[in-house]
Amino acid sequence: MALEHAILVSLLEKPGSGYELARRFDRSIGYFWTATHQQIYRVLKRMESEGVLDVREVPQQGRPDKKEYSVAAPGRAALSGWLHEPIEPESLRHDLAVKIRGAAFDDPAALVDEVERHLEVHRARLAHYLSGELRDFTGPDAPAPLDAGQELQHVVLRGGIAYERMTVAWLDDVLATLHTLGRTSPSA
Amino acid sequence: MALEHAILVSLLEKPGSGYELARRFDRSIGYFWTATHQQIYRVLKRMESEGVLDVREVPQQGRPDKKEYSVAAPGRAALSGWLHEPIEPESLRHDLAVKIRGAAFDDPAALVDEVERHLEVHRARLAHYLSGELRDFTGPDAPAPLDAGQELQHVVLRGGIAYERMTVAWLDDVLATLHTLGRTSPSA
DNA sequence: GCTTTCTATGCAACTAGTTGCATAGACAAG
DNA sequence: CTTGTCTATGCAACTAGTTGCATAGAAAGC
Repeated sequence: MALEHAILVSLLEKPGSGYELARRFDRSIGYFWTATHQQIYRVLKRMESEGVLDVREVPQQGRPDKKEYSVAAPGRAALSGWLHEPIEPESLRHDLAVKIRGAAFDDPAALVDEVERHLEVHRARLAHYLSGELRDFTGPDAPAPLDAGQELQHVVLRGGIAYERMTVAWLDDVLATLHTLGRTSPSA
Repeated sequence: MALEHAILVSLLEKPGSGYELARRFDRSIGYFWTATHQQIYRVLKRMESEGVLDVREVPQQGRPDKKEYSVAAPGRAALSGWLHEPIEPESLRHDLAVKIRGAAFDDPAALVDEVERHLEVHRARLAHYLSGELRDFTGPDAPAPLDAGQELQHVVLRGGIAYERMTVAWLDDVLATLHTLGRTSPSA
């Protein structure tokens, strides 16, 4: 299960509670692996019972206490094992592409709003990634020589940026195609 | 469930058996939605019992008989309904990116083989998509004026091509980064 | 005749992920 | 002093997807 490994990586980068992990999965590591808080809590509990994580009750002032998880030695070993074993190149699950092909059997023009909405989301994500890159890696406030971990985080972020740029360009292409179809064959 | 909708689209494009669908999910529609034959058979059975699909026993010579599924009127309506309701922009599930970030806590150089393997797979997919594009849409044997359905299939394929090109370029970037790290910090 | 390959369909058990709901401490606004 | 928001954790029920196995017809190769 890749969620386990994503949690191990995130906790190695910085120990934290289920709640904090859930928020990291809304940004940072969540850009390429999503999870809800319920899933995270359930998996944390299992990982702790398996001995790959340590827990520590942390009293807080001004907010409820939390359980801070960190990676135990067997967890590090498990991650290392996973890193050395080959994985399948990922395959896409892209609903919008299914919709676009499905539009041939309905009204293609009805998809315009939907595509425009997705376009806005991807433009926003791109802007968000670019500002993060400037802040953490390429801007004047970024650490001068990046260490290995930062270089790796940066190359992953560059992947996210490339993905969003590509998606924005493609959705523009989709919109142009829909408009052309609307002009030549006004299927009612 | 998007698998249902992918099946509806595929069966509208051309009726077929579970086995045939499973093979389409290895190419064509499978480029942006994956499914195993078990999942397909199970969902087909449910969709038929719900009345969204029709079945027809088709005797064949030279091979076992098959059940050919096609979309019934309620299935068309269900697809149309789905096309008109907004969906969430997809989020990625990218194991390799998790691995790359995890490499900071292990030996980054150990990932080189893995990344090269993925690179080969994506180069091959790109070549495959490009030859498909030439055959079906842009080559001399392609239908001269494309109809709406073909234009939509083509724009989806262009998305696949853009995705694979982007991925190949990014994996090159990852490799270069791993090599730089190997030179500057030979972590044992 | 035996094995392999391709077509064709399916069950059972499991793992992963989603949705809806519930609880509770602490603070801020009205 | 109630309502809303943010932090924090969790259960129960469900849906989706994977893995392993099983069966069987028909052709091809040996």
